[in-house]
Amino acid sequence: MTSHHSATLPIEVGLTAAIVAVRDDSPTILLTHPDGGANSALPSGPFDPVAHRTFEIGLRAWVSEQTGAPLGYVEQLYTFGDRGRHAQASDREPHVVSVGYLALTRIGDEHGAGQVAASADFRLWYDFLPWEDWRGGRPALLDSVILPQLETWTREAPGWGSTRVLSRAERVRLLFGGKESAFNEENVLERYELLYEAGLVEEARQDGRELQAPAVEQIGEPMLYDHRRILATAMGRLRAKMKYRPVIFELMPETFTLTALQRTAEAISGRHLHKQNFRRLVESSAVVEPTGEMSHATGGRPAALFRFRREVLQERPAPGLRVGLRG
Amino acid sequence: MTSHHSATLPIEVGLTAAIVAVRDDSPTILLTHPDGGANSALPSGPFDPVAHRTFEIGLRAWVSEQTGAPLGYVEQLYTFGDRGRHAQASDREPHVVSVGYLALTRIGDEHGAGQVAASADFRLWYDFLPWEDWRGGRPALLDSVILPQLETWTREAPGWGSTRVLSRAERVRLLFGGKESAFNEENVLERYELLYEAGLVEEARQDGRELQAPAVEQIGEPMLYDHRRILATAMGRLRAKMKYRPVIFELMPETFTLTALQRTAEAISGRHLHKQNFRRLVESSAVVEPTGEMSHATGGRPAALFRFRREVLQERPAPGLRVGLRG
DNA sequence: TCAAAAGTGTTATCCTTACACCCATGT
DNA sequence: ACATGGGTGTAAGGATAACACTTTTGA
Repeated sequence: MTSHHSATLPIEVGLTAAIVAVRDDSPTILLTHPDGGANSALPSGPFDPVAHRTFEIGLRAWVSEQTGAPLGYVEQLYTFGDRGRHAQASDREPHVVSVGYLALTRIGDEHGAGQVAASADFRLWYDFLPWEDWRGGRPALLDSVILPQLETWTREAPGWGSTRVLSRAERVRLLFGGKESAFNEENVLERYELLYEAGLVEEARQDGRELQAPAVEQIGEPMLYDHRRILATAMGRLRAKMKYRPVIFELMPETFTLTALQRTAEAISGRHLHKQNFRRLVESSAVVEPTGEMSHATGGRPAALFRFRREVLQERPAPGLRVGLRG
Repeated sequence: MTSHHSATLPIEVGLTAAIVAVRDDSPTILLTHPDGGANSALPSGPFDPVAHRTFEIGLRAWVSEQTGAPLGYVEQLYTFGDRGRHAQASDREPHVVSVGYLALTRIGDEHGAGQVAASADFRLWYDFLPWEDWRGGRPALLDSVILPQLETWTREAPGWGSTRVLSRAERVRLLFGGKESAFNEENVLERYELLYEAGLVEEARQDGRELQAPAVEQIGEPMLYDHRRILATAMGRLRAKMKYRPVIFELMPETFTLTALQRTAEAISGRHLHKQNFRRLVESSAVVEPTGEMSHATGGRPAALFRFRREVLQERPAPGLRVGLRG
């Protein structure tokens, strides 16, 4: 059937990439500034089926050309097609469908990353989703700003607590954590979408949604179009994936100390991890091997350097960093 | 950036649904026959952004209109856009991008399912991916047909065993299981794609790929376009998802026995599950509650009837059937 | 000598897996 | 009575989480 359709409105497929790297133990994301100003967007380009056989080929070519960043791991996230979530100028413009991708790279590695084009830069991803950074404990703005405002929002429609549909209050508690329920760091997208629904992020205003009255301070730095939603999707996927696939090593240099690996895992997961258990877990899982070299750049006792054991790809079906609740 | 593109070839977005139901303890999928003959395809329709605000709304409307099947759970799977995987008649036709969806429904429930249109029918999904059914132990055609042919294929390019890229033999072993390595039931798509690469499925021929010489028997019933690939994606996703989300109850009637629930879990996962552990796992996880009624239709001792406890959605973050290796 | 970070050992607890067994009903 | 499927108890093993402690360097 699929080949007999005739579209009634031109449709454009945009490939959008959340390109993640780690710098100084913090996760960053590659951004462009399409209007030349302060507004941020993800690198994004059109899919041209004539020039490129697959989405991924198109994406790699496009990103490489525009930002100079060499992509390692690339994974499709989700395809967003909602009308009204892309801030179109008019209804006569083509409808844009965004295929979101997660990509991993290294800043300043020998292959030429770090020399990204002048119009692109790496920014801390927690600038855009600050409530996701629990490395230093529960973020203060949760209790000072987010939960009070969500509280107001839940009171607007309190009675929905049927068993089929979750009430607003139940969604808030399940996603942002409360006394009994924990904060699950993988539900990044769900939290962002809830804040969008509640009118607490700038993008909701741009899409023509009513903001919560009184017009309170917006939470986290906004992005153009629906790109912050794609970033949230990428963050959630990466947090889940690193537990069962060794993707984190795409973000590490060739050799690294176990502490550096732990800092990267913490940067991505947004959680503090337990040092001793993390080390034992990593060493016992055979995903790394010592190089024999030592790093003296640590400030204290020199640390042994390790490298990723690529052979685990052949040995084990799901070799990730199985960081549990306490890592 | 995304809104400034100009496409060079018309692009069409097709919404394609793998609609799953369970009949007589076996998983089935809803199929259409676009050419009126024996060839099968998944229900599929164009996305029209004017008529439908979101993909999901468009998909529900379209499937409901064409097949009469009421969809319960709906989830986006993946977006396929490869040139050359959709059997287009010519290069002048619009390029088709398929957004694949997984949907769950019930056959013959009181809401009108089962009365699907005459042009649509439910077929066993293992007819199309027979190597995925391990309920009765290791499928015979693995050793009689698939592995011998893959063996030939691996010998065509044996030397690739670097640490960066897996060799053909390593991929076969990791995906289809061998002496040391187990068969992971979630990697449905990866197995199908490997068989496609090896030229062992009919779709590879239709897409113009060279089939393995001598032209050996094809494995599993083919589908039109790339729809068997979407089915494989759906099967893998459902097998993974049912372990941490209570999606399986979308396939069950309102009340059911624990054995019926186990048969359904086995139907989806394609594995035999351990009875005692399955029961304890289910009962202790509080996802079901006894109705107090008994079923006398079992042949032996009457079985207690249970229902899904929808409250778990409010209580626990990840309430699935945590079936491990032995369930 | 002291701060700072690396690195090791041990134990309690929970979850998974496996095995053995009893119960209630229809024929 | 016996076949058939329903239902329960318990113990071994492994993984996780939490604890306390020692070692090695640079300043």
